[in-house]
Amino acid sequence: MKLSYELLKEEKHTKARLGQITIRNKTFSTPMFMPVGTQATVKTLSPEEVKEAHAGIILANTYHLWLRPGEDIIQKAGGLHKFMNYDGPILTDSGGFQVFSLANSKDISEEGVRFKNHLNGDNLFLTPEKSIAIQNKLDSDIAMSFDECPPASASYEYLQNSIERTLRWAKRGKEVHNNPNQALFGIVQGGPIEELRKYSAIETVKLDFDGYSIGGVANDGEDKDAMYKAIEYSIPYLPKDKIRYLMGVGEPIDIIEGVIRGVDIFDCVLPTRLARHGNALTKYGKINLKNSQYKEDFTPISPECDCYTCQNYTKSYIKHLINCNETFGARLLSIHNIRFLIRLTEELREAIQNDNILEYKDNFIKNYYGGNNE
RNA sequence: GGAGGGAUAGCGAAGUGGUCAAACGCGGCAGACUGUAAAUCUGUUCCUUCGGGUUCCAUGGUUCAAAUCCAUGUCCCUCCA
Repeated sequence: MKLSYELLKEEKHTKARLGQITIRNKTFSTPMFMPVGTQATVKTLSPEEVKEAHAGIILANTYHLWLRPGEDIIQKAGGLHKFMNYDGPILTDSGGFQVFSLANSKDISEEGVRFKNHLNGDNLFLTPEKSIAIQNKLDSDIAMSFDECPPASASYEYLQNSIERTLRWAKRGKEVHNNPNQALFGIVQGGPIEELRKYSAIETVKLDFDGYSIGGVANDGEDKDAMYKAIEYSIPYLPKDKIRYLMGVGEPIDIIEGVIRGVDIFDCVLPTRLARHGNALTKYGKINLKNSQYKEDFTPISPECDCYTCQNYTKSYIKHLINCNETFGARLLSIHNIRFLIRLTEELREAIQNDNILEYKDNFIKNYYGGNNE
């Protein structure tokens, strides 16, 4: 069995659920936050540090690895796990998001997407078949269908055509998928529109994937309410015995809201990017270590945090490293921020177990936003 | 002793009569970041009661107008003795 999802418990008052995923004999609990390692590395962390954060699974990117070093090299190395010396579960994104983020030079057709690569401007053509073939060679544990991720501002007509095409792409990808050890997920799109999300979910499920994700969320200034709605409109049509993955979401409050609506896993660049920019996530909100107030603060970021950073280093020291542009500062903050989000999912699991996730959320908001819910 | 060159905001450095409270870089102070073209990007950085006020080594002068021209002084640098 390449992947199984076991639903262990549903929270009494919400759609939140506790589960366990087994992929190639590795098991982890859900809800879970998945650190992003686009180029076969979670930026600044070693695989050991990723494991120490209790990450159940990480994400890597098909598009980036296709360009560099190329899927053939990774295949020769013995697959992505061996290549990067990480034996935990790895999910690869399909490159669909890059089609969106490289939007200024893209040309989307039925066949696929033509665009210029971001390294040297070469013309590239990515198709569902190509994306799946690359992922087959990378030998990640979970491959993602090649989808289009339309902007939040897309019109109804555009979204309608887009989800139809994404469905056809999903089908084409599934037909050529040929790595028996690798799971394949489908992606629900449809913007913030109920009937489109419903349609996309139902039709994607008909194709019978190993898991389902909700995409096209948290894009360019989309408000949180639209995002929560998109989740609510999609989830009811996804099977209970399959994993649900909300793509690209990682603000603490959004993870909580996602879990409450029935999401199992999340990925986001936020913890590592914030870290490189000097920010730390804490129970009492995000703090910017660059701020002068931390100059002589010889306490850890969070006394209650069990991460390596909080166990050994002070805000004053980390501020110094960030100010001097030392990579160790980015690394210490990345270790902390990733652990913070994974710890958040651990606490959510406990809250599901105790059937008090709504109280947990209220309490979290009170601490994180100082009593004002934004 | 002789001959040149230079002194501009926290620092470096443009500007050589008006459009200059003065480019740009660094440093400082803040902000943004959600399937990573992101160790990136944005704002701000003389004082202000936001009307304005006071600046470009100092003093005096020329001019309607001076960081910019002239005189003197102070300090710094280079070269020749």
